[in-house]
Parts: sequence; C-alpha cells; structure tokens
Amino acid sequence: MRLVIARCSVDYMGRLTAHLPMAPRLILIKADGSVSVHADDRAYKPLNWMSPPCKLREETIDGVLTWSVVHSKSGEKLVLTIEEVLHDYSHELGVDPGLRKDGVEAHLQELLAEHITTLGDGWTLIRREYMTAIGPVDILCRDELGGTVAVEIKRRGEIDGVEQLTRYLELLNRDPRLAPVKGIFAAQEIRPQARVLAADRGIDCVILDYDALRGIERTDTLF
Amino acid sequence: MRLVIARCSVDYMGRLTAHLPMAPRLILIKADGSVSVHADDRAYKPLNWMSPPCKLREETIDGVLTWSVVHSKSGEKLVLTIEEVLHDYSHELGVDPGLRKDGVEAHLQELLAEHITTLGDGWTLIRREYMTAIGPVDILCRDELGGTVAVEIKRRGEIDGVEQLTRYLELLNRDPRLAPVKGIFAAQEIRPQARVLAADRGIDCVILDYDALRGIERTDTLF
DNA sequence: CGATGTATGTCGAGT
DNA sequence: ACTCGACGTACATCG
Repeated sequence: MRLVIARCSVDYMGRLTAHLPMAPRLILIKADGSVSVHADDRAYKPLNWMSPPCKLREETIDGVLTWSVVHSKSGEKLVLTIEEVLHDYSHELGVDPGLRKDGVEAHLQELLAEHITTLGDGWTLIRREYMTAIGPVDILCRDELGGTVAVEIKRRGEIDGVEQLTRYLELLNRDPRLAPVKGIFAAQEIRPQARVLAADRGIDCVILDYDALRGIERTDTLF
Repeated sequence: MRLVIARCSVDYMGRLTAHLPMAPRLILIKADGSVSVHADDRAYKPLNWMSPPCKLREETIDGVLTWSVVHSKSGEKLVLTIEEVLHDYSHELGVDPGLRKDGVEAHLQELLAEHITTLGDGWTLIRREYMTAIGPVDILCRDELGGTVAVEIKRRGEIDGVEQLTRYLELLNRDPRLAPVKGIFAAQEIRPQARVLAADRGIDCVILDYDALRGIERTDTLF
C-alpha cells in the first residue's frame, strides 16, 4: 500500500473519457496494482481509478512527472500528471483475514424455508432453490390445501423482482405436475409500484420481519 | 483528510452485521466525515465504511483505543478497535474542482435521435422522450413504411430493459393512432439472455456503435 | 420525499 | 472465461 498526496491532474480514457484539473489529491496504490485518486469528500468513492489487473509506469516527460496506469485486458488508460508530491508513504499490510457478513438475502431464504409456516398454517416446504430452465426459484412450497406456491425473496421488493417471479410462474405453470402455481413476493420492504404490479399479476405480497424470524431461531441462545 | 495505518478490528452494525478480525489496515478519514477501512486489495472498495453524515468519536475504554462512527440519520454504527497505530498523517486538500465526463446514455439517445436513419433508410423521428402513463419512451419514430417504432436505448442491454420496453409497447399499442407499434432494443452491447427474451417478444435488437455515431457528428472537427 | 434509471458500478457464484 | 444476480449498492434526476 502506497499513499501519495500530490498536486496532480488526471485523464481517464476507457469506458468513458474524463478529466480532472490540477489540484491536491490522495493517490492510493494498493498491492493488487489498483490505483485510485481521492478528493476529500464523496465518501469512499474515488474521483478516478483503475482496477486490477493493471500496470503503473512512472516516467518524466520534458521534466514533468507522469504516471500511466494501463488496464492489462481492456487497454483502458489512466494518466496522472504530477506537479508536486506533498507526501509519500508506503506500508506492507499483508493479506487481510477477510470479512464475515450476516443478515443478507441468503439468510432470509434459509430462515423462511425453516419456518415456512410463517406464510400460513399447514404449509410445507418442497425445496429451496428449486431449479428451472431460467434459474432457481427461491422457495417452492405447498399451501394448506396442497396447492403449489413459488416464493421469490428479496431484501427490498422492487419491480424487477416481480418480473423475475412472473417469469418463473409462467414456466412452472407449464409443468402439469405443479400447475396451478401461485406466486408470493416476500421482502423486508416492498415498494408501492412493485406491490401494484404484483397485484396486477395475481401475486401476493408478504413482508418479512427479519428480526422476528431470527428470533424464532435464537430463543434458546439469547444472551 | 487523515490517513491512519493501524492494527485494528472492525464491527459494523447497520443494514447488516459484519466483523473484521484484528489486522493491519488503512483507515481513511475524509473531510466530509466519511470513514473507510481498506485492505491492500479489492480495488477501490473498502472492507468496511461509514458514509456521511456521520460522527467519529475516539475514546479509550479499559486502556483500549476505540473509534465509534455513528451515522447521523440511520444510527448505523461502525466500531474500530485499535491495537496499534503504525502511521498517522493529516493533510488539508481543499475543495476539489471536480470531474468532467463524456459518453453516457443521454448522449447515445441524442446521437441516435439525430441520426435516426442509422436504424433504416427513410426512417423519421417522431420525438425523443415520448411520454406515456408509465414513463417516457426513449425514442418514438416511423419506419420507411410509416409504421410506428418504439426504441429503448441502454448502454448495456439486459433483461430488465426488454421488460421495460415490453411494458411501453403494451401501452402504446392501446393507442389506435399509433398501433401497431414495433419495438427496437438498442444498446452498445446486448446480453444473450436479453436477446433471447427480446426475440420471444418480437422485439428487434440493434447494436449501437457509439464511436461511429460520434464520428458522424465530428467529421469536421477532428484533431 | 419517494420512484426511477444509470454506473468506468463492484463483487461473488455458478456454468 | 463469461454470465447473472445481489449489493450496507451509491447517485442523480424528476415528479
């Protein structure tokens, strides 16, 4: 990891063309080869950057220090013209042990599958990740009358999730062993427009309470 | 802008729960209040971060240095436990003059509207951003036989773009002054699955050559 | 303020 | 290697 603070101008020629006029900025060079140019705002997003794999070449042209970063595959190019280096510090960090995450969609799916009766008394799970030609349906189950139900789970329910479930339902309903298949769109939060579209398609909406589902799971292991 | 390299462990409690075990990392504190924790890889993306507006509080609990960053609106929390500070440097950068960009979707739409015959000889523009109840169609035009054509433009053509165009077509075809309306899905690059779905819906796909379109525009102003 | 569409999205998983 | 969907997506624009 190398940290350079310098007055520089930057030109990016790649998926788009962009230019940054001369100003003091942080240039961050990571061990994976990536280069990013940060201002003192915009949260963690750099003004400009190059992702690995790429190569940095330092050269002096007519007395002007220039750093050229070229992407090894696409040929995208980032050119930094350095006017003045204000700080330059390098430090070896080593490989990071990595991040452990909890609480994403996969977990929601797991929890709902284990507690499928959340959707209704007498409901039973057929299986999680039920495979179809166009991809896996999150949950396939039966309601209390034995009717097939396909459940699409999202953290936030938006229109494209309803479209996705619609495509699954269309396919599943071609299978005479399953048809008729009802749809349930389940999410922690469902956008009004998605709700309207779902209603129009005859799909039921269910709000999932993540904490409550997790609570069922952990009633025996509370602090 | 403050750059700290330190051995630290990190806990995030917010939209999800995450933990980073103790290891040396870069902690980047910007003037806008944002805090990000970087490893020596993963391009520009931090392992963990807090976006502004947020507040950083440094305190020592039982001899352990702790930085708590709390988001001012959502209450999300990032806690850094610092074991050893290896480098600590601050520098005022001032306000950045900002980035100038070229080459996005709006420009593609403009260019295609101006050169609608790219789609076919004798084609004519009805209008850009043709308004419907569910939103504006990118381009509405007539083919050489006077038939109405709705064009959806994307930089990258994916399934949801086809869905969007399908909804527009359904609506436009209810207008007897326009019907029948054909659909064209135009993009610099179209995903195979999007292409299949489009074919199934009777929608034509067109690949847009941004450089060529821009070339028509600039033949008189070359370097 | 919510809804919508773009992004140099990035990232990871599956094929 | 490529495709696809999720993301603590973030972000701007528009109603």
